[in-house]
Amino acid sequence: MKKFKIVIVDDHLLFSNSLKKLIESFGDYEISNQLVNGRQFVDYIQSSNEAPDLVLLDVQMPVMDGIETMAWLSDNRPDQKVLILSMTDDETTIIQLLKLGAKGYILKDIDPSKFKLAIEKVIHSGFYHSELISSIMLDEMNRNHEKVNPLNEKEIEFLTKICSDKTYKEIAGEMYLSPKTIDGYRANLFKKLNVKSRVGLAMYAIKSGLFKI
Amino acid sequence: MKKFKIVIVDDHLLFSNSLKKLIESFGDYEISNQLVNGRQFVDYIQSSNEAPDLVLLDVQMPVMDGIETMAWLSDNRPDQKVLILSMTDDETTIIQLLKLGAKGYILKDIDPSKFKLAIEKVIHSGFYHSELISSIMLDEMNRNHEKVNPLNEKEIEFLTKICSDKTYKEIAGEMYLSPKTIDGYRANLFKKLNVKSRVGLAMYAIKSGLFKI
DNA sequence: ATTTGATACAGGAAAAACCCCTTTTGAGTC
DNA sequence: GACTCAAAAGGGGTTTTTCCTGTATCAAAT
Repeated sequence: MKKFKIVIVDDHLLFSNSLKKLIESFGDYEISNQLVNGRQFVDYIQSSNEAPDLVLLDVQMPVMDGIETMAWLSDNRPDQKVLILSMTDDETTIIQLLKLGAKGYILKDIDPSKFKLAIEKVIHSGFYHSELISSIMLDEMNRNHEKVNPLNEKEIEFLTKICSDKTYKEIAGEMYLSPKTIDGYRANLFKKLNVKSRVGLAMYAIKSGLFKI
Repeated sequence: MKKFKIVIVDDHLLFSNSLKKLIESFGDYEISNQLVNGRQFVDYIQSSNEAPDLVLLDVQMPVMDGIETMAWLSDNRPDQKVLILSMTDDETTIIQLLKLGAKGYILKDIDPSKFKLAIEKVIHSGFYHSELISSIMLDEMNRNHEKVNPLNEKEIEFLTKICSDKTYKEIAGEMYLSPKTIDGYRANLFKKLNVKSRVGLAMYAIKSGLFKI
């Protein structure tokens, strides 16, 4: 029987290569390629004439992260099956990725047997919903009416600059905007992300992978 | 030939189990145990009558992190060979771990062949110094005379509380200290860690694993 | 017995962050 | 052209953070 083809996208080569061994030990799968960021992955997908049966995608990557990559896939290969591999259980991130069409989301502290199950489910049933995901999706449904919080370009740029010793005035300078505008972004983000201080923003930026430590 | 015994301490089971496969594929090694935090590891070492040839130790762990674990080893099993597996290249952390007797420090984005080399070097030569480590150690030597920055108990407790929306006054309340004392800790840490704002402290707390996201 | 050093704490002030409320601008709609 | 809506910017005020300098205490070193 032909083996299912899996592609791994993760910047930690040690993890990526180790994971390859683990997956190969399951028997039914082969790793057709390993990429260290979204950019490389996109290049690979575009130059390849055969779509992988499954993509294992890391969220935190220095160059083109999981969310950007997922956004590209959603535009260009909407049917590609993707299982997200992440280290954070940040709700906003999870919801964002699921909305972009990810078929499953698992944390790296999952045990191998569950991981195997997740792979099987995504390839054969089209999705894998752990208890974590299910409960988050439920929450999301329940507060469906409260408008959600899509961050815009400027807010995202602002967030990438928040994890530093820079003052808001300095950030305003870098973005060629008035300090008052930045103050507006700040206030908006406080509401959207439900935090009360700049440190809260910084935590979000890290959790969401917007800022790479 | 008898295989070398390796123990993996890492809270990410998926990584830990994958790594096991990778290491086993090298041929000369066997994974004698896998633990998900320092506490478990200490229990294991104490109950075991045979020391492993090598411990692969993660830095960021929720319960008893790499630094605490290394400190325990330094007191109780000073000759145990340990190779640190980390995701951060924070200098202070690296220096701290090396001073506690770690025989090597590698980042998780290392490629497998280098990883294999690192294992071999630590087991057979007693240490592995990548270019990264070497340069950091050199830096450390060069500014040898500037007194280093051992953080004390209170400062560490303070740092664990910094990654929040709390004000300093609130933190002072939690620690039963005057806000002015907290202000003193802050000023000291600014100097020791070479940052200029509370966000800088938060970044350090995360990078060093003091605060788990 | 004095010095030294670390720790807790204070006064006071400037800068930055936080908050609320209003105005301007610009792009798209009717 | 008038209308709407969101982004950009400003006025002005409170709180928090940051910074500098200085004092009281206690224990260890000389």
